[in-house]
Amino acid sequence: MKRVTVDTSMAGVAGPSLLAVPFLQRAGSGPVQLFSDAQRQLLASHASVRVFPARTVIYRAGAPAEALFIVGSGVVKSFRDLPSGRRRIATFLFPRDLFGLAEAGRYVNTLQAITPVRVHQLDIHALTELFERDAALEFQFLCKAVHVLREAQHHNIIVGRRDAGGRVAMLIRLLEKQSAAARGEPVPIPMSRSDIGNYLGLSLEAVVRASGRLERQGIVEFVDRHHVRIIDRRRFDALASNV
Amino acid sequence: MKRVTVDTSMAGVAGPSLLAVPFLQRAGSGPVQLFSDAQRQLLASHASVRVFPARTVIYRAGAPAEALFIVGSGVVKSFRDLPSGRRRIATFLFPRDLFGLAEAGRYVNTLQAITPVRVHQLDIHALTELFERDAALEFQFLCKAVHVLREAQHHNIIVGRRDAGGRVAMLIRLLEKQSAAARGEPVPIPMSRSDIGNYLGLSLEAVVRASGRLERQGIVEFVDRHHVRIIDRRRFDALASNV
DNA sequence: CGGACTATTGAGACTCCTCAACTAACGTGG
DNA sequence: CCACGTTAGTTGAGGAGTCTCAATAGTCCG
Repeated sequence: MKRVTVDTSMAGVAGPSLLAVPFLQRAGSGPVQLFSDAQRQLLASHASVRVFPARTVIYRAGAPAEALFIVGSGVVKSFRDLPSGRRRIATFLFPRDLFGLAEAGRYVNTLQAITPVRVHQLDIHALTELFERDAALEFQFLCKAVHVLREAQHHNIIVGRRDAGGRVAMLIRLLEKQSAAARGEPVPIPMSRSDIGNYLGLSLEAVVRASGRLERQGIVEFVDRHHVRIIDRRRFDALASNV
Repeated sequence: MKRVTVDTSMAGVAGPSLLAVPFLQRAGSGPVQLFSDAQRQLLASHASVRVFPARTVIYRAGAPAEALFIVGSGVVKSFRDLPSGRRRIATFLFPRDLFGLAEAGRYVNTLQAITPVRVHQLDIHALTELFERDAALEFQFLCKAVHVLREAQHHNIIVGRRDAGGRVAMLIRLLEKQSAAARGEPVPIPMSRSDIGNYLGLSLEAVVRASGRLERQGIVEFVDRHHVRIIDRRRFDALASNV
């Protein structure tokens, strides 16, 4: 049996699910489920579920934007290939993440499945019509867009670091949050070293060397290439926070 | 008389104004004014105009978020001070830009005026109430949020470059777009070298050296510290595009 | 005319990138 | 089931670029 991405609370839930930190709410600083059950059902009736094998390109940069997508399960990468031949991964998308926000009717980034993926596809015109009738639903998408913006700014800060080790640590921490793995359990790393490099603004080799350094220092342990365990939590946090 | 920021089409216009590339529209790829006259008037009746001298802190990171702001005139910087003592400027804000999008009821970045600034202040609760009644208005804010996200991703790409010269060129290009200066005219640089460094992920010295290099190569000419003229457009564009 | 801040220039250390060779893992087809 | 080819990952050596520290010049304000 192939890898199955952990899906904490979508099991049995009908319809798409969005995760974000709303900008109003004050209590509880963590991300929450944005949609009400009624909203999920409403969206579900306008959405189609699609499944992609690993490595499938879901859409390419520049293609006409006809749909928004919400990740149900699996991991997706969003990237652009630059004229220099370099590739910049803008973000990794996990369950309850949104992608497909376009500019002037065209997609900006190319989206590709890293693992087998299940997504909810929402027709963009149907959705905007829904917005006109349901301002509360629209507000959830606004919250999500703002949340995504925060993550992009955080990504900026990560890439701004000069030390490779710290950047790798920040990625591992990000993966840990997503995996919802218990402390001490290995954190899954779904993407390749090359993807990590393209996300962190490092060469593939720099990622490997920084990873090896973290391991030799006793901060983490790579169970295999796709699983890392955090050994020394204090030094790990110090490293990841020491921006 | 003090510097007066150029304000292309806000003169005589009542109410706040937002600029973005909507994600639906296909024709005309440039940014457009989002609000209708009616929407501007509606917002104006709920907004208060505030004026800040240069260097004023408009709000600090972590403060309770009570309002959204739209820049009327002047330039603002949005930044965070990191534990290491470094400062990362997330973005510069120009007329028709939006700021104050919070997370869990608190501002994320510190906002500070670079030049004298005039802003429209919108009470966050009043605005969300407006959204409930006016989905079209809310949609404009959604468009703007998505547009800001694109800019953050573009910023990511800039910072990801390895060569200082290219990064500086990209900043100058960004300033040129904002200034709406005629080709061949000097482009105003409202912020300090230090701000530029914090935005580009370079040390102050690296900014100076890269600038000097661009000048010695005959690509640009610094009229004074706050004005640069693009001499060799072709090489300039090649540099700025060669990500 | 000070005084404080901003900008510029120089020298050395450090880190990552590039190139290159090599090993490991994976998947396919015989 | 194994051999092979392809992709992903690892390690080493050398070079390019920025960072830091330090000292100096320039600019803006009161």
